[in-house]
Amino acid sequence: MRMSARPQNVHQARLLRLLRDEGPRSRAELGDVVRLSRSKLAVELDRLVELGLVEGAGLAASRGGRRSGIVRLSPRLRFVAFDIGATSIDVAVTDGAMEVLGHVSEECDVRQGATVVLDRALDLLGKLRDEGLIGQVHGTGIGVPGPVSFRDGMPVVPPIMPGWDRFPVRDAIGQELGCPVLVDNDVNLMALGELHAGLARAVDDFLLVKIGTGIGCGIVVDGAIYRGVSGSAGDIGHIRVDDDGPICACGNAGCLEAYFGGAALARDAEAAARSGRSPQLAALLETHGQLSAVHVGEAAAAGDPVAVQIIREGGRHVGQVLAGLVSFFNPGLVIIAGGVAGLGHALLAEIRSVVYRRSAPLATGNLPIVLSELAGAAGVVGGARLISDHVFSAS
Amino acid sequence: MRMSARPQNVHQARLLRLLRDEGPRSRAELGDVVRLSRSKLAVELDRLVELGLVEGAGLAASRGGRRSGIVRLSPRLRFVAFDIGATSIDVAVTDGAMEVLGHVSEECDVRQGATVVLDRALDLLGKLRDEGLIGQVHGTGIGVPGPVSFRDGMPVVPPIMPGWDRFPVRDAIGQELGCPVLVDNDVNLMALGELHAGLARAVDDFLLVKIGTGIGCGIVVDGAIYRGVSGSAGDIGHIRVDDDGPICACGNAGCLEAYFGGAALARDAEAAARSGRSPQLAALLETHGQLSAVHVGEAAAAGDPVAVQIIREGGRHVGQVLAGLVSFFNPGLVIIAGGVAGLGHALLAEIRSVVYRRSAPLATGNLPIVLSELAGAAGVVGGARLISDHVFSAS
DNA sequence: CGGCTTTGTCCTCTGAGTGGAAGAAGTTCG
DNA sequence: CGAACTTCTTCCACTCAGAGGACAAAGCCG
Repeated sequence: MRMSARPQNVHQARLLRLLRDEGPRSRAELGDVVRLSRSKLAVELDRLVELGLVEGAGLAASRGGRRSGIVRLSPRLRFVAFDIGATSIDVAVTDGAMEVLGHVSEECDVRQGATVVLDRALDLLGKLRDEGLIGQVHGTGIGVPGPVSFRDGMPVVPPIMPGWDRFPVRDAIGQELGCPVLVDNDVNLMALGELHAGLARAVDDFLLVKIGTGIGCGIVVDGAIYRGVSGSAGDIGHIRVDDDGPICACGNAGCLEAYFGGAALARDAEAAARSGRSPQLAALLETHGQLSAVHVGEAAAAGDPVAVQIIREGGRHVGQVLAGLVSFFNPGLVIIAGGVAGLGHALLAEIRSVVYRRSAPLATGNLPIVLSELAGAAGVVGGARLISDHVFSAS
Repeated sequence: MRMSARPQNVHQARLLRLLRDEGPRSRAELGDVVRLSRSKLAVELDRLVELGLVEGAGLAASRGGRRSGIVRLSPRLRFVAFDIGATSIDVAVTDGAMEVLGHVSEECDVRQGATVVLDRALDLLGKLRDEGLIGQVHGTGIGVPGPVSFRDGMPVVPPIMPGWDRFPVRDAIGQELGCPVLVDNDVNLMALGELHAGLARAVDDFLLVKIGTGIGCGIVVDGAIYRGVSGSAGDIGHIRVDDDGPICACGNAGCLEAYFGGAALARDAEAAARSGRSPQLAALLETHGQLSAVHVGEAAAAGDPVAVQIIREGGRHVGQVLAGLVSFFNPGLVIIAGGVAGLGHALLAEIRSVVYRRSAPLATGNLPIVLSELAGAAGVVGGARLISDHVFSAS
């Protein structure tokens, strides 16, 4: 088998993506979908089988005559995804159809620097390899929590990743694993994950807003990630909400993140706990020594009115920014994701209320705003999808 | 000659666009640019000549051997553009290369309704026809000041165009002129105009902000207009600047348009005139009975500090919104256009100052913010470009 | 078991496109 | 002025991808 099997033309690439996205198909059904003569289709499928990318899988039920042969992606196809977060690493292995076969995760501070963190990630991949899940790796997608030069495959001046600036992540990992590698912003990967496996499957243009340590936005235009001219598109954390708001780490006042980023949420929760306004938050602070978004969610779920209030306020500010972006971008769907998606429907309700009130009516006429249903998987599925789009394209 | 000559394949379409955008070329130079064998190129060019779309134009200078034949778009090609504004109609005729051969314009209130306004537009076209500028019309592009369903070729619930909702503009004009017609938002056409003839020629992703009666934004992604899922993308006039700002016509408070639309500017100017703070504006109000953006510009140019202050304030608010959009969209260029572009560099300086201060550094690192240089021509050039992109594409 | 339907393979035909050869048209230099 | 060299264009034979028909294989139904 060739080292790095890739489709040889657009037809083969199309067939691979079809099998990835729609699952195994009979040759006859494929013939109905793609615009190719039967002879041509047979030739291309045979070549894909020769390349080891596709294989036969028995016969389909009869449609009234001879039974058609089913083809599927080779079950030996493997994609790897690294999702590097601000405080965590997720590593997953998928098959050719982006089904997650193994997923490990650990706490890890991205500020330890590129070599340390990437070594940890490779160690985690080693664990999965030990489980016998991986043979040949056909491609790897990597997400990092900061702006990326997609073309160069490296972070550029990332604010929360000291030591990563212009570190050649793509080439280093490519060298290590001997497979194609692509690097992108983690929020973009989540958007791709939603596009592949989530609610965005049927939508061409949508936004994914991730609220976690930072606040970012994945932008999908016509089924593809839009990255902007320098790869920083979607960097909405420092959009101005108000001139006289809290001072942000970036130096300006009233940034969205200063209102509702991870640090802001912890700050507000601890203030509420210390001031005695919220006994529940005070108890949680007592227990854990510090508070985070998770604790606010717990308190809110337990009925603490101050916690609910904090979430409402945050939702309102996110909504104010999002309303502007919806008017501007006119998306077909907005997905709210990230740690705070667990804050649930109080948050969502507030965001919806502001957006539906403040955006252009034509833009909100048929605009669902939903919470992500993929939880932690969006990032790694997106990573696999990113690289599979690349591998499943004509060289 | 056939009724409606169109290229027959992608190669012909490519050649036509090349001749449109780069001007006449020798056959040899075309051979260097396009990836076609000499024989193939000759065949396609011959077919284009047969179709009447292209013609020979003498011989080029020698490059050291036999002189090559120059080809150019047929000088008989004609595109028509209607730019319907809130208070004006512009009609222009261009040749195949988007050179404006004739341009007439008149005051006209769009609120008179679709049939009245379009009849006026056709009358204006009649004037140009009387000048002998027009033979066969190969296509028509129409811009209207409101949201458009591009697919259906009609306005949809346009706020400032009563009586136009779902009026089949494309089909009506197509019937009348017997040529392909496309309808789009007027701001989108201005963006296309800049893309063709303005500063945006070398940029793939950019924003055009038009400040006039309303405030809108044309979005270009990868060299093509982005319209959003319901055609209302770029509708930034009602993005929130502040919760406790002036009440807007839309019912919300603190919209951008309530700060710096045509009406807001007139309101502020008249207030300054009446309060006696600005003798110059008071004099202008005395003379004209009412004030508009133009008068503020005049007063500012004459050194009136209050007028300059009004422009500064407006620029600041535009900058605040634009800063958010720049962080989100990460464009390669921002163009400021519309009536107030005449307000000149005081406005631009203020916008720049706010954007460069408040946007993500990576997004502003190499971001020119400029005034449009096309003045009134952007809309009509964009209209011609819109339809020529359509006509110069493989059927 | 025979007629009918669907599927897969084989084979021929067509048309698009390539690249070489040769002629046409210019330039340069002795 | 003519010979040698360049560049441009046309002509022509050749290649190859892809289409579509014919036919065999494999199934269903009565």
